Amino acid sequence: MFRTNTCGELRIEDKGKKITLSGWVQRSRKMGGMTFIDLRDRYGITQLVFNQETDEVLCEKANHLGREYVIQIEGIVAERSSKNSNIPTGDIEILVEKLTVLNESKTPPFTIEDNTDGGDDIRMKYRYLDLRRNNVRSNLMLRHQMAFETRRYLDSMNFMEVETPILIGSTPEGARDFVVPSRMNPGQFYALPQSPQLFKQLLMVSGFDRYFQIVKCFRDEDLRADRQPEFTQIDCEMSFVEQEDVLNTFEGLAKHLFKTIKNVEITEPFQRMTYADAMKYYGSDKPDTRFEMKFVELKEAVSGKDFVVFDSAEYVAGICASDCANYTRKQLDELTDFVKRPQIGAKGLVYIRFNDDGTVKSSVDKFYSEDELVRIGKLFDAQKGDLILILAGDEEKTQKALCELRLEMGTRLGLRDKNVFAPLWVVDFPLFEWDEESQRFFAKHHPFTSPKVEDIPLLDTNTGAVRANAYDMVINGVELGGGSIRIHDSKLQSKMFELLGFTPEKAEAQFGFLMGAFQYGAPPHGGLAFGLDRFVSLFAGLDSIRDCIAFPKNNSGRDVMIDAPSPIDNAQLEELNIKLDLKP
RNA sequence: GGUGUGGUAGUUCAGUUGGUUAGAAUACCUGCCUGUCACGCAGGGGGUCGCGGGUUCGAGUCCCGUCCAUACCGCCA
Repeated sequence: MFRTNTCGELRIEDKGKKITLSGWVQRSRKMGGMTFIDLRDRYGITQLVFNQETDEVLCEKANHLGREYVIQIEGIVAERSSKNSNIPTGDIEILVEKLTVLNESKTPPFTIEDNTDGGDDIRMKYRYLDLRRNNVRSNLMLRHQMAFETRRYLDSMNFMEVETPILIGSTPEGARDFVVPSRMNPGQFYALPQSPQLFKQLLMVSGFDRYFQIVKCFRDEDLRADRQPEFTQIDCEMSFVEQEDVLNTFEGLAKHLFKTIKNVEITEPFQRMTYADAMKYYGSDKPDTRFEMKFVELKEAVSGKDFVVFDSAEYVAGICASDCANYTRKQLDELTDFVKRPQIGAKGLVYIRFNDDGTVKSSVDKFYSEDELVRIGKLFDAQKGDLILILAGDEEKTQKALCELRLEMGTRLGLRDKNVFAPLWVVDFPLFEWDEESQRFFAKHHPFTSPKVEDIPLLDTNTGAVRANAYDMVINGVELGGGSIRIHDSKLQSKMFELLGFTPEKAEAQFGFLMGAFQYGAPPHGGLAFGLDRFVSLFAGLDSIRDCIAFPKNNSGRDVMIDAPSPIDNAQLEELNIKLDLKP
């Protein structure tokens, strides 16, 4: 028997017991006549003691154990003379009687500790060692618990998990597909699913009624801290539901996870916000609502004073940062540089200070009298001590820039506490998005999203204004998931394809099976998908989803541990009927 | 595809105006140490300064190119 107990479970009550433990050598402390070794496994750390007076040979053997050696020991649980209150097993130690080295270890390239000395690069290359560290392992444990509680909740709500294929066909809409060559069908390719969208809708046609799947999805697009080429969705679909039913069901799931995982009881319904309001007040379709600092549009209020920047701008808006009137020149310059960075792209930043002594000072005093500035301040309900920051320019860009500035100010003011959760439904997304480059409409969500019934008359007359039965769940500015009520009428679906520029033939070729299925009694249905990786990293307070994925890809989509992707040999290529013609 | 930041010891980093033998911490090795738990003390080994080219009497430092990493923009229905 390798062990009678784990390294995390022995307590003072076990005093006197003869036990066997197996684990890794975390660290050894040689005191001369005696040696302490911290033995580690997944469950914790237990201190081993070797005493020269008791057994000189054994103590000498212990002195030669290196970090990360795998050992097995037999010994007696004893009370410590000096206890360590920092660890659960800190009241006891093991008086070792027998030591077996199960496996030696090379010195690891970085320390296996909570605050490791290793950088991201080296940790990813030796991910199997990185996963030995507490914080990485606890992220994966959290992930397991969230997936488990998700299954428990959805099962209790009569959802059933159905697996859908990974090798499917490519579709041109949406993200770039990963493709897989078919050996048996020369010149043809499978695609990996960006989501099981079509299959889950077909399952509704099949009468499964409530489906879910915790499933890998694939998108061949550039990576970010919150984007991996393969990621996991909690994918769900329901029949005979309206938008309200879907929102309630999955608000319930979110609340269940908050309660069981974070021990946070949310009794209030989640806030609802239309897409239009989200853009107007926060400049984003995923606003961080942990703090207010809403946009105030100023175009009318500031026009006609010969300030050409504002007069010529399509859009002028600002935010009010409480108690920031004392910002120094340097701090304001920092903010100006922040908004002028190419990624943000604002031309400049206008400020108005409402000083504690009642005076008002701005960077545009030349154009606006104190009275006028006070009037602008009233629009923000600005108080003494507040600082108003204003951006102007093209509407879309400026909203985005002001959104970034708002988040930056929120961060500076400590308003984005990771232990505070502000859940929100963003609803009434537009159905279409105009693409300048190709001069056509694209589906904002996907082509199976239903328009709001009252907006159907607008489909032909004012296509861009049609709102969809589509919704996103947003928490703390993170888009955790989204979905829609689907079209279940094949005529309306044909209409959608037409508006999206599909010829009937092309629509038939791409989605004929779905259109066909819809002619055999498709129930009204809708659903939603959560990003599990983002959900876990939100709960864990992580900055990157990589930290809650066991084996993530790096920024270039590489797995640096197994060194993938990699070339394949000619025999493989030949079998696949593929000739490479790489561009230089 | 683009912008920014970074690449120096196993690891994390410092390295001034271009100037002697490139440093620190930690890890590793050796010795001492009987209550440590980030043990302590003493000593030691360890470097293609990412790579290539250029400027210069002289380059870790300046210039050009390139590769890698990373954050973001584009992209991600």
